[in-house]
Amino acid sequence: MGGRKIKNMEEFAKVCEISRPTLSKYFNNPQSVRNTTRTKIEAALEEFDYRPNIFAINQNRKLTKTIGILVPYLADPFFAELVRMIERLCIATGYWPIVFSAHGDQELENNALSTLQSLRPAGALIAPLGRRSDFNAVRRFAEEVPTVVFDSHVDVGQAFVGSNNFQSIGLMVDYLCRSGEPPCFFEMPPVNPNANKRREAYIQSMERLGHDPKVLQVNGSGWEFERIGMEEGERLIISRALPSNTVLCSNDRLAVGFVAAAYQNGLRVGRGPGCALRVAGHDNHPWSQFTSPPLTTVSQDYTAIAERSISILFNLIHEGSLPEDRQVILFDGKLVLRSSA
Amino acid sequence: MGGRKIKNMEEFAKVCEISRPTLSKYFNNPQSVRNTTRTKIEAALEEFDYRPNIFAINQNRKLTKTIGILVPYLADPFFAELVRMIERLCIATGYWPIVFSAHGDQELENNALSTLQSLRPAGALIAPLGRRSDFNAVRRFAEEVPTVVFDSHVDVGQAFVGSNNFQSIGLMVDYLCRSGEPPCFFEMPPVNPNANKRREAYIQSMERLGHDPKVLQVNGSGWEFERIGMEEGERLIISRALPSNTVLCSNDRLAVGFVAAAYQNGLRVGRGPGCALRVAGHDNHPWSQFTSPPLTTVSQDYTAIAERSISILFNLIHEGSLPEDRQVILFDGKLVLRSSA
DNA sequence: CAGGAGATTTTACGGGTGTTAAAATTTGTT
DNA sequence: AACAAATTTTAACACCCGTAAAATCTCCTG
Repeated sequence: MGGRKIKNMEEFAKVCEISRPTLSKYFNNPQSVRNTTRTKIEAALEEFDYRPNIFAINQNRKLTKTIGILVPYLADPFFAELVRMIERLCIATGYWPIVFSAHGDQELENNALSTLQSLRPAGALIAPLGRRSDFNAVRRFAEEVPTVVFDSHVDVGQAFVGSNNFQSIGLMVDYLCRSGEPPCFFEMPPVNPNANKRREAYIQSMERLGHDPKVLQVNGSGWEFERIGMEEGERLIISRALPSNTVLCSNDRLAVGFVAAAYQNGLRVGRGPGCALRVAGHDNHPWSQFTSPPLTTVSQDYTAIAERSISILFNLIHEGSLPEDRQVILFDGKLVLRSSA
Repeated sequence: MGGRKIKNMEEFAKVCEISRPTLSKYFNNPQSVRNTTRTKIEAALEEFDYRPNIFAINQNRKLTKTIGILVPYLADPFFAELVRMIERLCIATGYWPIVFSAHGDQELENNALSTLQSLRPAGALIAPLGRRSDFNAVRRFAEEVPTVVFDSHVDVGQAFVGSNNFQSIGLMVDYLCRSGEPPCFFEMPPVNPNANKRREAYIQSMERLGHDPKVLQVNGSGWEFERIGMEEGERLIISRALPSNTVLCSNDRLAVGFVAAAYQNGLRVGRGPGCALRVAGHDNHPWSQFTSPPLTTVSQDYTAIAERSISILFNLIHEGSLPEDRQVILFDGKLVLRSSA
């Protein structure tokens, strides 16, 4: 390292005293050359500053080593965290992850898909916007690129990996009902299929237990869920429109806002004596442990989702063949009891 | 769109009835060809599905249209938000932003710099890890690529854009002193130069006002600031080690954790009667408005930082010449009064 | 209608690596 | 030592587009 600058593989081949095609082979897979050869190359790599030109590499390979990752909103720590794990897994396997965020916007999502496609990635891991996605654009993309869909179940690609909302919401409703007043369900207009599934799961679970489901759908759009939770929560609290002293929020970000609203309006949240309200969320979002009080929620298994998505994608890439039946993998949630409910 | 697949520019030139070099010119700058030609090309683009191959394009251009963005920790909403803005600005100008996160890790930062460099970007916007950066690696990078540094002031690159910590901390200390007991300063071992500047600024401001500065540096490493704030805050509270009833935290994320700790230990935070503790932060972090109570803080001007960084970088790229004197641009913070202090 | 500026086309080459086929060499085995 | 197998070398083509120079065309002006 730090030695003379090398312009291209030809030059590097000269200083290595190794032929260029062999070098090419080495960079594709270091194991594919003889030990003595590998040693020589690696010694030269120590001494000289050379890296194969990414563009030239990818121009010729039918299959690049690029993995595209697309999320709806990277500023959401849920996705940020998932992306963090996925990136690490890609790098560890010798792939090059490249991340795109739609920033909640359909046009940006389409741009990202389009750019991504022209990168001819080996595969892609996408969490579509959901309701606001251009479904046809997503489908066209998934027809060209081996694609695993995660988080938001849009019915394209070779597989879906996500959470079992019916199980996890059921778990939470059970808990809330046996430990206090049956919950009402607090949601905003659904941005993706998860939101719909969670509402349905809530209704089913309540009916199964013989309770009357009460869904509060408030207004609001965009991805500032906390703000919506706070503003609309405050409205409900002030107008005394809450049909239950227990509120199950469609997701943790909404709940974060709701808890803040309760605090600011003098309602003590929690399950102890002297508490006026119980609030629960869903996702075990990174923020959920720092609300006052800390949020009772259901965990999504971040690690499992990341690992399984990647492993399916790599299978897909290496097999080449798509399994005829599209895989749908759902992970169960676990109850995370903290003090808010 | 949706028409026959076109393999390369040659084929597309045929169906357009236009020569390939002219097409090449068009894709570089649509304004550079005659109107009638442009119309013909765009009609063909409607009908056929063709996009120039990114790799082949970049292989030959001396200057790519790529802008590299590197942040220390993308799961921090501060950076996520900044990246969101920067990406939009790049796209609007016809550049292709590509984001890397060091995930708080020196090796990953070096990898990212290395990959980024081999992408031969037109320029780069980097927020180094700071203390844990491999300074030499960062310097080597900045010598090869036009680079603007933001947020964390490492002395490399052609410019730095960030916040004026002396001004903003001064503002906050002034406010806290005139509205109540002078604050102590709560920090963790500094991860970057900002943290150091803020401590110094606190000490200076206190001395200027004739008060005795009291710095509490707690243990903790990594990027889970909230956790550190909560755990160490709790320790201080329980052991009654706080030298003042007013706590100025080095940043909002730490403060978020500290506020949670106060709540859980029965200390009411705020400036009203019946409050035991005042807590203030710094950054106007996206989460700061949802703590209980909402956090009094100093805003960093996200928009200004993003816009100015990009505009300097584009100047740098287009001028080609670097101004001999490295620019350092600091934006003033504004007091954001909420109810925690 | 000639002249000329500017746009476009033609022609040709270059960039850095993947890839292949055949020839040459090395390695390991008997 | 001889031979088969594994590996490397040589040589050459492919990939797709940028770019430069020269030739040609288009359109406007006087």
